Amino acid sequence: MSNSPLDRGPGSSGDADSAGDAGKRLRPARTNATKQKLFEASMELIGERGAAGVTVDEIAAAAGVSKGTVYYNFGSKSDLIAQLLRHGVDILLARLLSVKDTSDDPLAAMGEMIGQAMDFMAEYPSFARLWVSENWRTPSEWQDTFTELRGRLLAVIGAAIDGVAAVYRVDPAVSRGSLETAIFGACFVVGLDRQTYNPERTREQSVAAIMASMRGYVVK
Amino acid sequence: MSNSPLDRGPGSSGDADSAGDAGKRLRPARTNATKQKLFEASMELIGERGAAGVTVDEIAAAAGVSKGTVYYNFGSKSDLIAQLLRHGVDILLARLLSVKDTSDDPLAAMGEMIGQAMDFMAEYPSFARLWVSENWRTPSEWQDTFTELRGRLLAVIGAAIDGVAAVYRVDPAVSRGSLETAIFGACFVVGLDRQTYNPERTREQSVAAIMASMRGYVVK
DNA sequence: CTATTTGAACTGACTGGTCAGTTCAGTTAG
DNA sequence: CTAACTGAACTGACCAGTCAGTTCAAATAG
Repeated sequence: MSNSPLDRGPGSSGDADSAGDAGKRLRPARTNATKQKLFEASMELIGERGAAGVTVDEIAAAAGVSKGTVYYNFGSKSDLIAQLLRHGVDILLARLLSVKDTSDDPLAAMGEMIGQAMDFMAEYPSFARLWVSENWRTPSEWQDTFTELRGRLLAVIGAAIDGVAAVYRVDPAVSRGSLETAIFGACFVVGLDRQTYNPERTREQSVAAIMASMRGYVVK
Repeated sequence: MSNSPLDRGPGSSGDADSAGDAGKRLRPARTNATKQKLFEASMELIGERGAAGVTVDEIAAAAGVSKGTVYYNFGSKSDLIAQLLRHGVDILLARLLSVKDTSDDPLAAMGEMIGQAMDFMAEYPSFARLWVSENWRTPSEWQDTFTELRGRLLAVIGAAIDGVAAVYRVDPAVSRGSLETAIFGACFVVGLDRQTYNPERTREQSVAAIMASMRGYVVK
């Protein structure tokens, strides 16, 4: 395997965290390639067979590294999965936020956000599967992680709903929290269903179906 | 596959409930009790920790029977789970169908169906967790089972949507299939979220949030 | 410029343990 | 009598985590 030490400027791509060591400025950190490969491999395998159904050996083999490397980069299988969840949510959040301020009609902005979510589900279906598989387990090893990440995602959706509510008259019988959840959940499920059972369904059809909630929320 | 000399236990598929079954020539009462206990125990455990995370020994212990009994009643762990899925869907379907013909306003009927779904999720949250955990895995041991059961459920929802579309003017840009999926998914996710993260949310709030899709589907 | 050192990254055999599924002689209850 | 169930032993596979050893580019010394 060729580990080219200079294949990128260190930490320029902006997706991974800055690895947090404050003091040492020499010693180039060429770590990310391996972690990235492990993220991709585990995302795929865990999405297919579930967190408990995949072995660390398989993940290592799929990433083209040895088992020890997994434990060198992550403290445990559980740790790997927790970081995987954060990694995926960071990507999704970045996409949702890229929309947030580009539009003046809040309903259109909402539609674009849902479209971004559909794209994300199509691109990372394994992440979506991992999420729905583990999100509601109690007690779960990743309960705190989920609570935090879920909160971050719902906050973004909630802000978009608030944007709509600020401009349009909305149905007071529908609580914002429940609507957030319904839209959030519908994004995952519609995205996954499209990938698993209805590949012929278009992005626009899916967005339109989820947006029906918003149009029903707005009092015409 | 089935090499167990005893695997012809009591009925291996049509086990939904004792009612309406005419021709059981053997003891029906005792049989169902054990299977029922095994269903309940596995539902609980598998909902908490996932199908792969639960051992047959645990299921047997939780049901208060021996491991051999599990293999006497079901040929395998996989078989147990397949029957568990059918069992749960039968219950949910029965509830949805109990609504279907009792109302004359199709929108109200839809709301009642969603309410029934909420009740089901509250009563069998572990089933809901099992469903969302395994439904979108590919390839999966229960892929065929899921495809069939999903079809049965979506047909009922689809019929309710058709009922609405027959009376109200509806948005032609929203495909029935996608809307079915969105509502179906929202039911699971809103129900699970209510149980896991927002126990204070009322049934009515949840129904209203999901029903927003239908009100948005209808052209006013 | 060359030689040596350092240590982060990585390796893979090994350990101690778990689990699904099998088997079967014996027990209970309809 | 017989179907349903028990309980314990057994097998063969599988697996998370460990650790002593290897590699090699960068740092440092000569």
